[in-house]
Amino acid sequence: MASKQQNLDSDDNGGGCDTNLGMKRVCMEKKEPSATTNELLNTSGQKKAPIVRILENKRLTAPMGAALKNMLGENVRVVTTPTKTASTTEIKILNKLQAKPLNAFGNAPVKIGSTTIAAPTTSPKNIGVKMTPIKTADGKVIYLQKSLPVTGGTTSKVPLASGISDRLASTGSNIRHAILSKGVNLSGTCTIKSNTPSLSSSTARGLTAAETAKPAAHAATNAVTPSASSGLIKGPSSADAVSTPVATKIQVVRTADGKLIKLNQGSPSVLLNTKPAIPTTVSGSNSNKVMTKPTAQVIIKGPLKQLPAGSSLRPIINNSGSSNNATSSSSSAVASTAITTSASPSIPGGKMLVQSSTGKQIVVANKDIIKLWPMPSTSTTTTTTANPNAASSGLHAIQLPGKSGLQYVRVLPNNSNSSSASNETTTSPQKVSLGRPRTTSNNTSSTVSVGNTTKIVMKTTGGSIVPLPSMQTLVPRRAPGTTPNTAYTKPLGNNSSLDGAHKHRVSDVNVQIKHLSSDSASDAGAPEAKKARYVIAMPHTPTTSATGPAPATVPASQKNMQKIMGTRATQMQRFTVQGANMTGSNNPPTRKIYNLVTKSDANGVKYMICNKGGEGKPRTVFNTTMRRGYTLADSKLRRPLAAQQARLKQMKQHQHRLMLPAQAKQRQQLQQLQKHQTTITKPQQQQTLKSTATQETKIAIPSKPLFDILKPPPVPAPAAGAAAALDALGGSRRKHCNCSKSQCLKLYCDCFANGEFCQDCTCKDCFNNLDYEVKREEAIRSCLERNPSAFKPKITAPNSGDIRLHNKGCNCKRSGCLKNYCECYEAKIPCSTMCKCVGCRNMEDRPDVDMDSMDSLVDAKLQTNKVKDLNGTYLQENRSNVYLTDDVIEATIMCMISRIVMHEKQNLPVEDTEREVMEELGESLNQIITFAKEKNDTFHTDDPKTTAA
DNA sequence: GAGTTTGAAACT
DNA sequence: CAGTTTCAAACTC
Repeated sequence: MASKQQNLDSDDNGGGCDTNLGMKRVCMEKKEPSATTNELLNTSGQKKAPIVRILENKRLTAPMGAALKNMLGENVRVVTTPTKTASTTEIKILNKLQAKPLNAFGNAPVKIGSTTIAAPTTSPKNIGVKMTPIKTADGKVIYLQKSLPVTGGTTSKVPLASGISDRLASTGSNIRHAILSKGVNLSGTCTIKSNTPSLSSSTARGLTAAETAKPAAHAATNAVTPSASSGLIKGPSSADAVSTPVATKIQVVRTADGKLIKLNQGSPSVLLNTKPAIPTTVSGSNSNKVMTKPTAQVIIKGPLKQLPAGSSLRPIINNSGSSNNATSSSSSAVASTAITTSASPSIPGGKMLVQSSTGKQIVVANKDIIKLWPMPSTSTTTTTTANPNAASSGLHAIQLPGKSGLQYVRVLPNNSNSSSASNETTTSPQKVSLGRPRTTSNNTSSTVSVGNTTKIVMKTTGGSIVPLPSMQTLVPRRAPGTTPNTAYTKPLGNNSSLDGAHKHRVSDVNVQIKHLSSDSASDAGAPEAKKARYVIAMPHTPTTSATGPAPATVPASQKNMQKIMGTRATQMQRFTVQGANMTGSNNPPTRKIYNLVTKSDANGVKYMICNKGGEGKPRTVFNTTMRRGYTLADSKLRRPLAAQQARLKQMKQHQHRLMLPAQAKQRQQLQQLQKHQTTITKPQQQQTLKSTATQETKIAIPSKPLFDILKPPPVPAPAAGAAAALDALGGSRRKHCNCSKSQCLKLYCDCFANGEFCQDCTCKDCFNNLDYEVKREEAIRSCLERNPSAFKPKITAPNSGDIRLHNKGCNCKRSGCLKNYCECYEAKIPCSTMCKCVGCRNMEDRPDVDMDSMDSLVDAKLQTNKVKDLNGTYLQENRSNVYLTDDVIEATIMCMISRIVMHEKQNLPVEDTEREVMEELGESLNQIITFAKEKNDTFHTDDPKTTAA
């Protein structure tokens, strides 16, 4: 069992760490310098108002809420709302309390459950300050100390000696939540003291329904019968010092956004921003003891809870073992904050000095205040510190922005990951999230927490949080000199007719996490499928597998990775690349299935490992769709058609036999690849996790034989066999043809051109299958006779790593090579000198070309036939001839010739002549371009027909 | 989904 | 080789 819980914190994260009832984390806003406050808060920016404003929701059980209302007067509106658990009732104090300070409780003692709150008295240690003792059923006494009330909202000169408990309860489980809504101001200060040992946390229990039913009525009479079983308010408990009453002063500090920070004044002083001393980890359940063992490290177990935007502080978090403690009951969990601190001679005893990123320091005496240091905004941090004594239940932290940039991090029990195990000996480093509030359910296998930074952290099963890479890792832009499977520089210009032409560059691939159904057509009809031409469907793979959990020897990072992947070692992340949808076709877009993405080479180029390799060799596959003739970057990957056919027959006979060893090899490879950690984009992550959470049961389980997973959906016999065989040969199908007249035996047909059999196509009278092998072979011969390279890849890279080029070049005239009509553009490669295109704008960075000027000409040409008047009739035909007339060309040539003549007369070197001739040509072209631009502008500005619109 | 546009393939 | 036709995909509405 976890060590006894001395701290009085309650958990406000809804998780229900029953043993932590929050008096300890009482935050007190301090605005007035005083002996006490100076001691507590060195942040000048915080020294203004003595008002204690309890802004954070603190849930009180009904009896406590009623008692509070009684104590605080009519200005308190106590709202009782049922909590999720039937045993508790939440009470919110909604309005401000300035008008009625805490010491106006009256003289009558108040009993809350088993706790008796005596009339205000004077604390012997705080002369002049009235203390309200609260006596618990087990004999503990807690003093509620407050200072003088603030009048008229004036905050000056009123010392804030200590804080009022935002949760007037201690470790007893009965008061699980004490919510004081934002805006609640408690004028004055209070000190909460507890001088009796607390009960062991094992005695903590939830508030029963009967108990919650009592207080409301009893509070009115201040005579609530205490619960016999346990007190609502408990003093500090300590497993090691149960006989040593320790007074605990709590100071409440309100942050700018209304959050509370509780400063425990009663604990020994700790200077956090000092170099770590010998790490001493102490069970967090005994804060007093912790504070007496000062070191310099604050170690908080458990994931962080939330982090407001703009946070720039980073605590040291040790989220150890949270993922392994899922089996423990949250109700019995004991938060264990192991804080190792170092004593600061300048800090009063029982306090810690917390420094913010801005350098401001506050003295806190709460072990749960964790270290803040000047760190850029980051959402993750990791520490590795042994915590042998700590209970395994983790804590999480809430970063609280304060005034003037001062921020705090508050540690809360991590209920969902809590555990009662006390023999935890090691803590594995884990990333923790300072992002959104974590989910309270352990059942959520994965959640994404996106903090205020670019980091993405994903919480996986058991609370492990791992960072996720950025999207570029998945679809990187092509690095210079690398295999250009990715995008290239977008050409200049802004031809509106070509807008969006780059919408499907590889870098712009629409990545979607889609559930991969065994039926490939199941999601083919998605409306967006047409737009998202290249959809990477990343199916979720279940976290549970037949092979069981990862071995204990697996490093934590690898475990996390496996959690991300939702796989075990032999599992893989499967992707399907969805090809272009066919207009007017009922066919689903072809999808390629890849086992894993993100195997990157030395150049950072990512590859997809095709899972269809019948020979068991993962293939490097061009990760975009390709039109006919666009196969693989490496022509060697594409088999000659004859060889494919021969192979096809062989595969038909031995298909199954060949598949199985391929599986084994692929699994081996995937296991290796898993070490490289798949890089997934942010939206991918989120969707992946959504998929994890919602579609877990639908995902194909990789424990199934790989062949079974990857085999295509059932198709009619011959085509299916042929297609499967071709797939096994490494063919890279991407879409289904829609041929109607070519019988799929001409190069018009993409399937045929790619040397593939038609499968799942909507073609008519298709002969591109095994049933018509004779005709097919005749057609192949015919094509080869016309063009021996007909079936060779159109786009190849001369050498590995070179830029891919279209071997033949395009011949575009009207598209500017910025639409998919252009084969170069479609293949995501720039046009080259092989191209005969007109007005090409599909080019790499060409600093030697004034693209603006070229665009003018191109635009002029393109717009020539596009310019219409208001009636839609063309205003002019082919205006490009206006500029490049024969006279202009002749004049240009004559100028060049004249240069040559001059140089010959002067016997100048030929090199100079050539240079000057080219310069002359350049000048002439510039003049033509300038003239064209001017004319073009004039045309657009002067012509009323064009400017009318 | 129908019609149009586009450019490669096929043909002359 | 150039011009035309055919074809299917891309694109637009």
